[in-house]
Amino acid sequence: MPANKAKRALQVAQAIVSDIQLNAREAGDRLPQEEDMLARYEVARATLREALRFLELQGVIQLQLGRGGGPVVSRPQTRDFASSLSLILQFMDTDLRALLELREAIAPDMAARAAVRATNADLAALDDCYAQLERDRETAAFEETNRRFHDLLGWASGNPTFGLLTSALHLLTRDLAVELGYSAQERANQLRCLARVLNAVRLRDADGARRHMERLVKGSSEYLAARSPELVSQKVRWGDPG
Amino acid sequence: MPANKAKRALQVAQAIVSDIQLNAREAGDRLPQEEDMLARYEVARATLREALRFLELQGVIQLQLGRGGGPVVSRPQTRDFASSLSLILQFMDTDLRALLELREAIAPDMAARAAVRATNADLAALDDCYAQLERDRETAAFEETNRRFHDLLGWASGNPTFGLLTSALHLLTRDLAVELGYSAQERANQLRCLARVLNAVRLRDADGARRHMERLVKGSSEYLAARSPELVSQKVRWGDPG
DNA sequence: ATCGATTAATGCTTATACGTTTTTATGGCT
DNA sequence: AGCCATAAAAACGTATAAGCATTAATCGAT
Repeated sequence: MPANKAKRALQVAQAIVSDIQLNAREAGDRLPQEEDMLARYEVARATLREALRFLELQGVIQLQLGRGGGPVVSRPQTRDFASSLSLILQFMDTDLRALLELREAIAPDMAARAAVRATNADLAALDDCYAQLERDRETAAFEETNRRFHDLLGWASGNPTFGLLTSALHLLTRDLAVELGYSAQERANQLRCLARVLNAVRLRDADGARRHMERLVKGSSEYLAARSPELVSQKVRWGDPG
Repeated sequence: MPANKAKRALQVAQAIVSDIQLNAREAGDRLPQEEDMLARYEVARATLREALRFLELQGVIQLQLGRGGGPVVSRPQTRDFASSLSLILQFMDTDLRALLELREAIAPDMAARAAVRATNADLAALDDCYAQLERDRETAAFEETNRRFHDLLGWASGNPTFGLLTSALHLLTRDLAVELGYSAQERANQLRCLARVLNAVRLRDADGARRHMERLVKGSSEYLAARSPELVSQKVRWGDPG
């Protein structure tokens, strides 16, 4: 197999990932130390280290220094995924407008799924976040809390892809749109919509959640496009994600 | 500082990307070889290799072996993005059902955008692909041509995120669903829907394209779920694409 | 002119030595 | 006995060099 023959380090990386899954390692668990892995995978130390550092970049493990240190299982975070996403989008000359369109596409369905699947814990977290959002309605923290609400809703949808994409989009847009906040009127408008979405979710009304969310994100996009055309034309750039 | 040192490879990777963009390197251009880069970025060999390996996985460069080889500028392809996506989704225990739900969410909007923005070249390609699909209606190539049609529609939407996600989802599902094809009846049904979508796109009827596409993907998901519940419960696994 | 063998350039892997960081143990001083 | 400082050990981190494997370019014979 020519495809498999190349890149021994990557093979080792995949083997380590398989091992993590097979042994059901949780985040925080310690993996065998380098010396044991050397014997296990029968490679040189430099090769093993390349595999480990590669996995570290991907967020699969963390490498702890010093005595008693070693590779520790981590969990790939949204940040790592967002980094990959922004890199490829940069090469495709993607602008903020495209990201907003994607959000328009997924947010309504996401809300509908959340209405069906949100757990009580999810609902409590959403309630808390909404209350916080009302307290932040006139502070600089509004945008951040707003993003957090959408993130929570994404993870409450019971579909990891929604939560992942929503969080990733927020990470990408945060760097671009940091200088521009919503007006007081727009904030009030968004709060109203969010309240309706939250209420629909609480009532397990999937259709209502979808409709109100659709209205919300569409309005948000139109607001940003009208307020600052050059902002939504900004190109995504791969920045230091962490 | 160990924390800063850990990100050194990413800094180098960013520097290389900046260099590519600043010098307007095209795909196929050769970058300086390892020895020169070592002097230029003043890092250890392992660090540089880590940066190169990272960029290789992201598809920014290709590492060619042998004489006249070295780092060559490439263009990030969907395959590379799909690899990152599958890695993180594996750790989130994502199953095929979640991927289908995501497709349900984005495909209708994607079709609507394509109806507005598709160029004549896009339309011609879609026509060709549809004709091919009718010829393939009773062969094993149907599924693949079907995927290609959706890919084309994604790129015709004028929004790279739609094309990217659609193609990535196809790469992820291809490995899982390879053993299960559509029935003749389901194929006929999908062909009918696709014809309606294509027609709406041709007429610049965004709403019609959205509705017909919604019907199509919803039907497809229901068909798969009914036909093979254990299939849609299969978990995404990293390591297939690449 | 073409095809095959040779050669050279390059990345890949291994091997070894030394440096750094953290924990642990020791030991002398109060 | 208790406590702080210093040394040792255990692990990862960095650096360098050498040989291996792979492939493109080159050369030569037919």
